[in-house]
Amino acid sequence: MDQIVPRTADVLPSAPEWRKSGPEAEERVVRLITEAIQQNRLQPGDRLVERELSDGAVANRQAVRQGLARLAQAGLVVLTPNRGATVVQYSPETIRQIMQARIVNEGAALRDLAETMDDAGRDRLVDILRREAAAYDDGRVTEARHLSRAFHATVMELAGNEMMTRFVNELIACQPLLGNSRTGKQSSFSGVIAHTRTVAALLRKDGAEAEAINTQLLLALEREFLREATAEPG
Amino acid sequence: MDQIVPRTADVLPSAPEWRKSGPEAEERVVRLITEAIQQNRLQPGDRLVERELSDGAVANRQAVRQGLARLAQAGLVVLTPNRGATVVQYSPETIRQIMQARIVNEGAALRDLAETMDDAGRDRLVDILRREAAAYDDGRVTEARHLSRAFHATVMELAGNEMMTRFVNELIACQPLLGNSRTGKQSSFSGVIAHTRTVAALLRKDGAEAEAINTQLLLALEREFLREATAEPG
DNA sequence: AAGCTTAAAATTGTCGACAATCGGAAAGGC
DNA sequence: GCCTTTCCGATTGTCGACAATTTTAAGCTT
Repeated sequence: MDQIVPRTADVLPSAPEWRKSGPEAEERVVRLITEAIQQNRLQPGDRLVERELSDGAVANRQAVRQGLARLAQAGLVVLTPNRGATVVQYSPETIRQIMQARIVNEGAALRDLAETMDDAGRDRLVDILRREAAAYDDGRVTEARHLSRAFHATVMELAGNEMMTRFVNELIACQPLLGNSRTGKQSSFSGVIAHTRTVAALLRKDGAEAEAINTQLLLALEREFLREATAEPG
Repeated sequence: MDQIVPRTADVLPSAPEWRKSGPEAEERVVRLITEAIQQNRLQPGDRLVERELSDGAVANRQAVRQGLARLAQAGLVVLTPNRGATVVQYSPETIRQIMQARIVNEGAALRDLAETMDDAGRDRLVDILRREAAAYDDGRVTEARHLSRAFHATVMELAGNEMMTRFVNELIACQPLLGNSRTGKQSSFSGVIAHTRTVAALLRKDGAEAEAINTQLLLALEREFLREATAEPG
């Protein structure tokens, strides 16, 4: 059984831990592209060529194809027949619709959560909030933004409705494509303030207030995105 | 250029209109399986074997695979590695979550629609409503159910938020997997009544009332599904 | 020089064969 | 007689090569 071609990926220590195939590979493709979008390394309109991805990246072409299909269904890329995948470009109307959908679903989650949140949930939110504030104070804007998204995602998860959680997570995932939030520092600041007040409202079991704060925050974000989208329509 | 193997699908008149490949083929797989589920020809737990689908059905194996992947992402089938696809079996908790998500999103849509609906939209809803009532009167339960789903889908579409429309459509699509509604006739009847009252409320621009009616309808449906799910858990 | 036609390069889409994996059935041991 | 182990059939997952399509670029005509 010791042999010349020793099932490469299993034996060689220099070989990477991950395989180039399987459901994991598809997942990796999705994650890498998503991260690239979140870091603005991929801009709206950029083409995603299968061969480049399967070469330079971490999977074979089939896994890349499946990953792109999933991203298309999630709405992060658009897949035109015989033309391949490109990063989506949202219209102002779509931006409004995305934020409205978040307002509705996160609002419902906050109302539920005000009644049902336990100490463990509170601790998780407070922890994220503290790290978000720290990242903001240290000027780590990217990390602050990431933690802000984690805050909203955690609210959904704690509310316990997996369907709505999945939906909102999709909406959050395409947030980096809505705009850079050039005024990053300021918007992060509003985020920290709003999240703090949201947690306070939740602890008072004041679901309506938590929802109202979150709605105002999302509307402010929407205004920023719309300003960017109309200012630089290229 | 006239030859022995004449690009089969293009020339032969006996050949089917559709090709066995392409994005259309994948779409066809999704549609056929969805319809089979809606007609209870596929029950929760049934296995979906790729070869059987690509043989008896209308696409090559690759299209079948992609179609199954999409159905899995939509939540209609579950895809276990190396085991293939099976029709999902929802837990009572998941049933609650699905209906709650519909209540939230359809409610928001109805509130918007009360303000913005024009005559064309009214006509579309009334038309569906009339056909639904006719189907119920004639005892065509399956068609009545289909039109009931169309009513809810059309409400979302008229409200104009594509994101929420897509989400609710997914939730509606898995309704046949929640239960048969053995009391089909009666639940269809409640549906017709509730939809009629919903349209009436919309025409009065009473969004809150429309939402309330719809919520009660969905909660009644949820109770039915839960009764079935707990009664016959096999 | 501008515009059209045609060829070639790049990219996606498709197919069949093979490899890996799982479930169950048969054989063997206690 | 029951449990464990091994093998086999069935099914999914993977890969490379080829076909179809689109885009790019050059060449030719006007």
